[in-house]
Amino acid sequence: MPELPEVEVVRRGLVELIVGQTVKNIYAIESPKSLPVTQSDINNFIKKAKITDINRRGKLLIIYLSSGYCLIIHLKMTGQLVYRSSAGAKKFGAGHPNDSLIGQLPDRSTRVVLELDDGTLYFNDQRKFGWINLKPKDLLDEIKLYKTMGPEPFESTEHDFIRNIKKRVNSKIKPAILDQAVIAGVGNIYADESLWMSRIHPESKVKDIGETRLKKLFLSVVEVMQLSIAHGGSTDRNYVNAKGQRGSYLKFAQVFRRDNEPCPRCGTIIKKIKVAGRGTHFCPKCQVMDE
DNA sequence: CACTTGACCTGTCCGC
DNA sequence: TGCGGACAGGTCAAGT
Repeated sequence: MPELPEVEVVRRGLVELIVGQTVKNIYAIESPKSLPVTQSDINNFIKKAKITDINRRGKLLIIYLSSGYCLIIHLKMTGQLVYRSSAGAKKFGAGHPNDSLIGQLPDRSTRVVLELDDGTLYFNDQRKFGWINLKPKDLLDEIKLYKTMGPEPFESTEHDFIRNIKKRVNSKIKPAILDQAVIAGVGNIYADESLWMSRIHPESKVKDIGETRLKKLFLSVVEVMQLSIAHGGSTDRNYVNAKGQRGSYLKFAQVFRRDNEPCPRCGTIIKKIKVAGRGTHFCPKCQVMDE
């Protein structure tokens, strides 16, 4: 469920909280797949390394270490990265207590613990789909997803988007924009929201959508993601930022999880269907199949 | 090759 | 109340 905006909000929090700190240790708790890294690599390239920077690529988070290696993190659906300073809340602030979804840490969903100078970063992941991997920074391409990742929405143009999506002419539009090779970082929430904004039916075939509307779709992806980042991302059930706080974007969502409510644009009741195996919310009146 | 479907997981919710 | 099954969705492997 964490998509580009949620990962970006986590990244910004972590930059504030952990860049400059030195790693004391990292270990998995009863979930080796969450940290597919050998003990000797941990000893040689993670322990005693300093955290120099944190980047994001699509939904991937990249923590750079002074050893020349980096930690690559994918939160998948239920991953959380929550920092607790050893000095307690007074040092960094715990945020508004009502915003916090997190209690004592580690909890039963904690899969990996990263011990730092001044605190601890907990990787919680209820469903164990996420992971933390280690790669030399020059070999990020060994992560398949990284290698095939399409352009960043905020650093590309509608021309890049249209060129990429036209490689999938026979696909429906919804699975096409969920394809990370077409554009990086779109997941189910922002797919539904941007298709609503650009008035495209999620089952439209890519080949039936004109360039004007594809351009509008790209601009809608950018717009909904920027709005979401401004509201701290979307908390559907699990998502929290690096301080354990929820995001509030779903209050502003127009269709996602609003089936049986009226469309904010035309009043027609929003439907929920399955497209390419994903729950899909749309307005059956103002989202059309073609131009 | 293009595209679709199932597996990976666990917690929650629904109906009986 | 307890229990089975459906559902949630990001990505990869396998299937059409």
